Amino acid sequence: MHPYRSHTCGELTKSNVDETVRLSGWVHRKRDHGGLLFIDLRDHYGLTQLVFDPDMGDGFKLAERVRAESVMRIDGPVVARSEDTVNANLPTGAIEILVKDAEILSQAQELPLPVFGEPEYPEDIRLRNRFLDLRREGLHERIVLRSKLIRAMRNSMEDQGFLDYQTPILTASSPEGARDFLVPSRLHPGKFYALPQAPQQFKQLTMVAGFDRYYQIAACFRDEDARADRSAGEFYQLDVEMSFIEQDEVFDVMEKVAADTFGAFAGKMATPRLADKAPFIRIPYKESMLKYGNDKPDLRNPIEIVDITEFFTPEEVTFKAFKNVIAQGGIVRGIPAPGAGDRPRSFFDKLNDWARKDQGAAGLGYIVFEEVDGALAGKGPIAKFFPADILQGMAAKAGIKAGDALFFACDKEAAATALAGNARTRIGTELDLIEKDVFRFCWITDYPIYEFDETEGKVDFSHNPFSMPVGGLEALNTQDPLDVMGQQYDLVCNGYELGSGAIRNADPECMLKAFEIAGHAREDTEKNFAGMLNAFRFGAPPHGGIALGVDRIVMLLADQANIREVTMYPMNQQAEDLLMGAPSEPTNHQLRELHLRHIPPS
RNA sequence: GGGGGUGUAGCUCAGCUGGUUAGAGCGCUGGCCUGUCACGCCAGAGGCCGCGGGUUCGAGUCCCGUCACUCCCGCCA
Repeated sequence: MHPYRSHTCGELTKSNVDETVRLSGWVHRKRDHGGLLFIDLRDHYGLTQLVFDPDMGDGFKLAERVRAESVMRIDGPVVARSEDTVNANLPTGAIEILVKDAEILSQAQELPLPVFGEPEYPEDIRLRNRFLDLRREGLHERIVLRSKLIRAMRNSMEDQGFLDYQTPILTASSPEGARDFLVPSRLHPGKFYALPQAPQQFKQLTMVAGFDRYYQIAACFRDEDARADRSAGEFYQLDVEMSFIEQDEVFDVMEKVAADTFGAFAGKMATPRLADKAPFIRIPYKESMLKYGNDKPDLRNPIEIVDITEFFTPEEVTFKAFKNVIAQGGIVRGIPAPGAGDRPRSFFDKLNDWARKDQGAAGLGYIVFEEVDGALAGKGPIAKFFPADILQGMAAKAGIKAGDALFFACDKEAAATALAGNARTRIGTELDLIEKDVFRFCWITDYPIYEFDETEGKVDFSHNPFSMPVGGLEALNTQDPLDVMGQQYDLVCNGYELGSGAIRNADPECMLKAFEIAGHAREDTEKNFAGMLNAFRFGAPPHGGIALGVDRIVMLLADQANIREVTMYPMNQQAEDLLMGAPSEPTNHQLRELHLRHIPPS
């Protein structure tokens, strides 16, 4: 017989009754009745109930003193449970093992983190004891889900004719974008490699090299601060690039991937959900910023923001507070709150407090609309500043009816847009308007290639510096940079950006010009992107692609709000690995070899 | 770098407007228990109330500072 097991803990059923089996696993739970003792033995595959009888002798004593999470091996016959002791909640619940021989393979000490029942535990303890945390059912299942999802992504890509090509981890620092992780070179004193923020240049070079349809589950490294939906330090992308294509073909490929992942998995989860089917709706960036207040709209929320600046400017409107802001270039965005008319005053006050304290806004004004003598009328602290016909015009534009409220975000365009977007989410949530158990997808398209950076006082790339401007070099030469669109797009689901891509700028002249407009001298661009620019001078196919955040997709499907809940060995928010103790101080020997000296912060 | 929240037993949390000996559940230890599967019953151990300072006759409770964790802003092409 095999030294450890003849079966796993998840497979024995009535058909195995009378077989003598050998199982190994962890002591999940012990129920000691004095004269009779039950142990649920657990492995990756499931649970099996063991029965220990005092008649068996030493094995019983061993079971009495064995601690939870110890590893043991047992032998014994499979016996059918009597009618009244069958456990219908367990796949193996029709049988149990009458233990004849038992051996402790590894004794567990008192646990810093209980596995059974998985009670809530502080995250630092969970991370420090991740090997125990990963034994818990919820996290264990999510990691298995992650594996299956990655397999589904790979299958989807391979089915569509893509091949997996690996790209370097040790590479050159990229001058654009996030902070790099640097790796000192021993052979070249004073020089550093960088970990890739994404295989962006490599995948484009792969297209120039004639490979066509590329994909990779690529590790990406960025030395930026973490968020609940953004891992510290490193994350994975489904990285995709293809040649001789236009935007629609990228969309087709990725909509198939979404169908093979969300479409295939969402209905089978603990809480079954529906996923939008292709084709996903497309929303131009400008429209998204107006209607949803950001470029990653949660379309489960039915609220649509409208611009209502025009109703605040007429002379007969006497609301000075907003008029002053508008006079200085501000705007007013209206956020409809359907059915909020019957909410108590505190509902409106709380939102106003939130806007001031959390959002740093001047406030969130509102008017409640009601029917008076058959006509729509406004009520609330600022309604009195408006003539009836203007209020009615405002309500018509915002799609407001009696019983609804309309909130106002008034500020400079960027601030008003952001406040309105956050208010839309908050109001939708408070009024319980968000659709449940659905994945709503959309493409955000037609991004401007540049934006004006207020703090730097200059034009900068707004989204993706490698994207092809609509109209190419000629557009860059003749149009106001802020009017030039880029052939770039984001895939968005339920308010999360799942991925971002572009048709690439593969024309060296056009690329140099694009960077020049963003304030990068031609010779700097030549130097910083020497490899790629050179490649474009020796026959580059038109190409484009996208990258999807793998972790975020798993997070959404697993219905988790935190990316660490779908990552086996995550770092904490401060980018520390509490399990392995990283980052750590190097030895002097290591530093000497690398020709480095540490200067502590003063 | 900045803002919010949290910090009381190993864990989850209660502890009123400041008041005398800081509680519960889970876990842990010991005992009892032959059909449990969140087993049950009895007993016990376990607290610098995050840390430092202040106000007060008196601080878990109020104030200031600080640290830790977390969420957010900045940042993330």
